[in-house]
Amino acid sequence: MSEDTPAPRSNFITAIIDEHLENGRFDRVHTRFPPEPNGYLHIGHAKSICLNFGVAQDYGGLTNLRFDDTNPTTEEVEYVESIQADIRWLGFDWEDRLFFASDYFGQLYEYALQLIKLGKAYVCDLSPEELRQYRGTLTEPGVDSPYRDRTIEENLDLFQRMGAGEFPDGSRTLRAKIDMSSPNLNLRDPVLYRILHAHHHRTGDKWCIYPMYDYAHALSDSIEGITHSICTLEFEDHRPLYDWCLDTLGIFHSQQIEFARLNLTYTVMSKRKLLQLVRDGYVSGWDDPRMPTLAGMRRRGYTPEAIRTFADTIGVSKANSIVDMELLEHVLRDDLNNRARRVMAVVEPLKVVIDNYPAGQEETFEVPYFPFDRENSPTRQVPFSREIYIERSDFMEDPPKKFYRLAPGSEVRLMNAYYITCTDVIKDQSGEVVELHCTYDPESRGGMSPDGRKVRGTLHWVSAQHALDAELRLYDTLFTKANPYEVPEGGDFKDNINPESLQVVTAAKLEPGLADAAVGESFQFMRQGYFCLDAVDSKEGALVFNRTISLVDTWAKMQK
RNA sequence: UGGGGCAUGGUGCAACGGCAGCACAGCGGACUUUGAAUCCGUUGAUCCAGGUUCGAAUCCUGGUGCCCCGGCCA
Repeated sequence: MSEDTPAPRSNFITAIIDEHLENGRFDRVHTRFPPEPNGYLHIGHAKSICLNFGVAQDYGGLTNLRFDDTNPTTEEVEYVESIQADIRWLGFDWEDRLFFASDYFGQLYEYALQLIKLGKAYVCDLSPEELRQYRGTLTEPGVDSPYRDRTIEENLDLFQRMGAGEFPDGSRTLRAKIDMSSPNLNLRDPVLYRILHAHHHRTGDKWCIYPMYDYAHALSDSIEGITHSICTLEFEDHRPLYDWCLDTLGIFHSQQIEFARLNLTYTVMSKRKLLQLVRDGYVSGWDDPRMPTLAGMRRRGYTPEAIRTFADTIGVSKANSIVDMELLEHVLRDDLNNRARRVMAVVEPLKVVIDNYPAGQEETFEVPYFPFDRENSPTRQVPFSREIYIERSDFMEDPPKKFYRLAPGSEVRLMNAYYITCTDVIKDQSGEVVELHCTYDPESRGGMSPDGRKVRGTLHWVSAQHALDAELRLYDTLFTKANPYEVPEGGDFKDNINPESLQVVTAAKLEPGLADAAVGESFQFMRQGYFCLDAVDSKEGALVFNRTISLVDTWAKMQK
């Protein structure tokens, strides 16, 4: 249980902010989270969201949500909606500051005109292939475009006609006039605008030229008065271009700061790869509970608190790293341990008949939902009868030492009920155990005997006649390798997909109260793990529960 | 010498010239009506080589290793 107040965020970014505040570069903190609506948000985005919103909060500043929707060919409204839902679910609020880069298309166009008038941008007629050739290589400088020295008037005319739709896709671009021999490829007269006769999810068919990321992003930050524009490491090389745009135009200058994106073991964290898994049917959708997407994690039973704690715990730096999945699982368990009601459910049922319990008799036990706080815990009534189910793995006919569950002749406690002793084992023709016979000690009602004798094993159980049937979905990691990209020559990350990442149990038995479970509630199925109702497939009378995560299992570890 | 960036226990992050610390994982024990949780204890690190300094993870020099960059993607 972690009641400790989280330490104030302190990292290399807050150090930079502190410096800016001290030297007067800025007198406030205003960040933004800039998703492109071309996929669902994942846990890596959560790191960025927590960073951007968290840092602003710490400094009494603001955070904008801005969709970076400058490429209509890959973007969809489905994504702009899911992204907003996911951020809200995570617990962050952009208030009235929802923006779209496309809101600025008009302004961006005006700025482009200004760049042309400044002699800092020109219309280039090179084809994409020619452009690539003229750009040079990593070690050789590029070559000036033959169109580089067009007059301002000609550029103005051509750019306006580009915007008016006079030219086909790919025939012309607007380029910044910087330096074709720069060792930084991003500065070799980068493309600012391209022609794209595509329908935009917000601006419709109004535009057929769309600004490129570097240009649009820098100007959008400036327009919104963003002080600290936090992005990932791969944009470090782009910062000189970011700065060039703002300096050349002489407008408000945000500071771009780069940090290392999140990597997690046993999963992939790229929208392109995740899209592939969805499209190719390796998972049921973006919200498949095995996906590292926020939608998937929510459906799986992750809480926003756990994810936020995780983001705080991993910290922020510029070093590429891979966080161990076990850390995520730890904060999840810690959070769930504090909030989940304890109930009983049998995953793999084995019938037990209590021979000396009167046939036809039943009784109910009042059982606390939070047994570690029996005094204050709310309770529910749990029925008990002569025939019950226990976990198949809780019985062994020929147990190893240290096995203190049920075995022939051994006595265990049925949680909150009675002590029972196994007297007989029934098997089918193939030798499989199909039923157990036991006797119970009526004196041990409630789970304690007056003589105070020690019973080491405590089992969960469900009354057979009262049990609810349910489907359980048990998840394992989506990939079998900590690093899914580790494949033999010519292989693909999909080769490492875990064929056993989903195990469906169709005949689980639940205590009857679970009929009232609601979506979004977490339960601990005692001695098994944390589960929640599946928001998509569960129906009344056909319950489906997802295992969010298993409990730590020291016994299983000992068996290895 | 194309350019940019990063190196601290197994993993992630601190230490900002002054005793290398935290979390996870591991290991050992206590407790237990969850083999959970909790509690107690414990193993384990500054990429390498020089230099500056009373003192270096931190500053300087030189290496080494890893990541990113040749979309009209973001």
